[in-house]
Amino acid sequence: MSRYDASVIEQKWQAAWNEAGSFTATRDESKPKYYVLEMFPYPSGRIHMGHVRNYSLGDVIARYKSSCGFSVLHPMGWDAFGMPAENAAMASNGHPKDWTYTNIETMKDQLRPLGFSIDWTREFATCDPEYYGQQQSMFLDFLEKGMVYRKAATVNWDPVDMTVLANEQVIDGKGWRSGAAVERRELTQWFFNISDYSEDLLNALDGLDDWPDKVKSMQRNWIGKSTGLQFAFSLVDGPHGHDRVDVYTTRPDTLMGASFVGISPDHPLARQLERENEDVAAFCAKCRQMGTSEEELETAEKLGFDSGLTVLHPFDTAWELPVYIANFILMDYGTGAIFGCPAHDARDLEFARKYDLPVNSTFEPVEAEDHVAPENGGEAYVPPKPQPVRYIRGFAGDEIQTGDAGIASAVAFCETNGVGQGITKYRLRDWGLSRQRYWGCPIPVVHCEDCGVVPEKKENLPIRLPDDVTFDVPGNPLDRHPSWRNCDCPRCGKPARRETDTMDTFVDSSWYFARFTAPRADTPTDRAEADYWMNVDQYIGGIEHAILHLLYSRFFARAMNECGMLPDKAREPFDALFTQGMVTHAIYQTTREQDGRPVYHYPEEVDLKDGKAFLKEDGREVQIVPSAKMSKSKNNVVDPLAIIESYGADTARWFVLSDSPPERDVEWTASGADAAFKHLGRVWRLTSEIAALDDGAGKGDADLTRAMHRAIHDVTMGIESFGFNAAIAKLYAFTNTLAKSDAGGAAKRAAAKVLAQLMSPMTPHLSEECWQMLGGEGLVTGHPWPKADEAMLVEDTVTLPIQINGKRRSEITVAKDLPKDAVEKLVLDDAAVQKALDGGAPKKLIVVPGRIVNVVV
RNA sequence: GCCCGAGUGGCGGAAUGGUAGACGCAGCGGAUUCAAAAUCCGCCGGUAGCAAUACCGUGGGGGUUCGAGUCCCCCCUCGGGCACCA
Repeated sequence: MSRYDASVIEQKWQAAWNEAGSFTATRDESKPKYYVLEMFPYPSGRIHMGHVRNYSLGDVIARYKSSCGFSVLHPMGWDAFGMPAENAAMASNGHPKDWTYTNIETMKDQLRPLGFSIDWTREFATCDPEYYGQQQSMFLDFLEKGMVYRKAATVNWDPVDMTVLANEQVIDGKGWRSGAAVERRELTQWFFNISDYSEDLLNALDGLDDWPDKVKSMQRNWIGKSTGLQFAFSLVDGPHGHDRVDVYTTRPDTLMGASFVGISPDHPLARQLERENEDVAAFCAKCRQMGTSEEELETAEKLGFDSGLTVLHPFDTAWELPVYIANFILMDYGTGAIFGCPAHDARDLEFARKYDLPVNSTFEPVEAEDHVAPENGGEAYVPPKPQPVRYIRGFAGDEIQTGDAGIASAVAFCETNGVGQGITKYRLRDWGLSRQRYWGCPIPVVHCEDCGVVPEKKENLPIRLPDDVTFDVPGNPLDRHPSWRNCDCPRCGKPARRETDTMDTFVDSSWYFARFTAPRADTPTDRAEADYWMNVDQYIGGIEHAILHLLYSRFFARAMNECGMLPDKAREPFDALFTQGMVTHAIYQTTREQDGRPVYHYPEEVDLKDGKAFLKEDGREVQIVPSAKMSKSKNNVVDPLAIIESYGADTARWFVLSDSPPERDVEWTASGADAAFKHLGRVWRLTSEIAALDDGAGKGDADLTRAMHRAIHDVTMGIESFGFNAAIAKLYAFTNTLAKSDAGGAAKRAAAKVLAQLMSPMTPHLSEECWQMLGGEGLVTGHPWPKADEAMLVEDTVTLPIQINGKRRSEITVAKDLPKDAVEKLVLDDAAVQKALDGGAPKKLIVVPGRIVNVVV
């Protein structure tokens, strides 16, 4: 072999690793363990560059930690339940199971050539009955502990297809297939009691030192702890059984500015009025013609309906406020009712102006000169709570105080006057896990006419999904299956019916990390294995999972701990979290003549020239749309397999790790991949040249050795801090130094061996090959990581830039430990400084030792 | 609408509050070659200048500081999430 041939090298070393069992994780109590996990993929059918990046990042860590002497667990599995499989089945008359397992095989075949250090013996898919059976067993434990319960909840209902829709299946308020206006409908559903853990989930965030602040911040806001006042307005002449409206507010200090009360269309009072009044019924029906997502609710036009009822203000019984039914108030939040204070809430102000309701400020800015009060046409005045304001209609307390103090005064005043009480609330709602779909984990309960809801017996698990189902009509195939739902009541033995709801796929992904510690155990976990391998030392995945998946997993870890399946330390299952950016690519777009709709072209259909793009087919110019997430619908996907075939896995890995910092989005460019390949070829050539050198000393030995230790230090720091792009920049620099060095063969060989080691987490195949050429012992995989000699890192002189008034004007080179006053003297003698001073004395002279000097004149 | 990020040369990006543009790509010039590919060497933010050098420059506008890409305030644009996409 006379040139770098990735296909030969990569197959050779993958076979060697397999034979050596290099990546099989073994519980070895004598060694420290390291569990590195990337978020497992959904088996969509093809791996994409995002996967390559995600697993390359994890593989660097796994291989590095292995070289550092850890017993490493680096598993892989499949998040295999979910809607796309059912959609595919509908589209192609196939079966979700076949589609899913075929995809898994395809994707595994695509992943394997990348040479990741994955322990494939632990692989599983969440749709394996062995996995979901353990999940059912866990569900029964949770049920027994009172952590799962049933209640009514709203879903998106497609009235034409007679089926429940996911939020993404609701497009502009219409069902994606039928096009019918979607309605909100209530169903009885299963819920996990995650909200009981609100305080714990919130407080424990403070201990997650190695999580990104942005993720913790998003979770804090999601949990949404608030303190406020809960109280009741008494209803004037309410319908039978309704004499009050309970309200929760975080701004009780604005109570004297209340101008209306709003209730949800699903509020019991609204429901009552709906029965009595056709107009109310029509309005409520209209409100329900909308999806359930918060985004849709918040962006929809705010509509209200005057119920005709009034309530009394708690502090002035002569003051009556109208009660509106409003489409933006959700029954699931708080009490399903609010009071509106238009002066201090933008949404309430919009509402008040629309329905001509009064606006009364309760406070104004301390400096009020330029302030246009909302009652005079200004904007709603909503200062942050810690900011002092001047109260006009406040409660006991100073006229000028902060919002926080005003709120505290209001709560105290209300409590002493018997109007409500201060309470703490959380925005976090319980987790609804019921799905009216086939391709998910069946909920293992039985409905019996006599016994009600009865848990299935554990010895009957797993409750398997039936295979003989079709998707030719909409709706849940489990519901219409001729026999599947028929069973005997586990309690009384009489004929009963199975639950046909399946579990949210977030349940599957909320404990897979624990299952990887003992994937074949006949209980959900094996405590000895879980105690050894947990926690996940480094978890890596997309920022899009910052809230739901991670919060649900944190909840599950707590629940599993309380059921004895995980140790206490695993209540927070992920010690460190890293969120990587997406892989993006430019979109090549032309416009179809007939109707002006865009046509998207694959990158391989396009030639690039001078920053412009032309169709290979007919030379037409193509519009280049700035990068977007690689997506099938935009055709801007690059197939990793094609890259591997033309350049090799190491090139693909090197490229996705270089250039962009891992937390940021990375743009895939053909030229970048080309450059990565060239560089690897250069390393291969350089190594083969060095391998042929005779031993012996050379002039540059000392310099090269220094550079080698510097490289060890810098690259190690780069890997430790997830600065892989920076580590790679250092590797480029070290390669250049090595190529230009006039050191002798012995020093060069030592340096080249270190280069192979330092590159091995990123380009493991090439590194093995280089290691072998240089006569390295055994495999470089798992070979002890090189250590930098601290003494070799110290420089004895340092170049100090000299700034004059903050602008760099000159520099001096001095001994590293030269005293400050000696530096000052040298600086004042500097020609540029002399010129700037023009005979005078500096106003100020700042010397930052080892860094910089600034002369202020 | 609400929450969380990001924005630096032609491009990807580097920079504990301390020399803005490391490293790479593209481009330009040169070596090698019959020629090309490959490889190697050099230049490479903008404006002015033969040059030394000067001024401008990190999305926009203010501020703090001896010194701001970095910290604070306001704004713009793009991206992620919003509880049934995964």
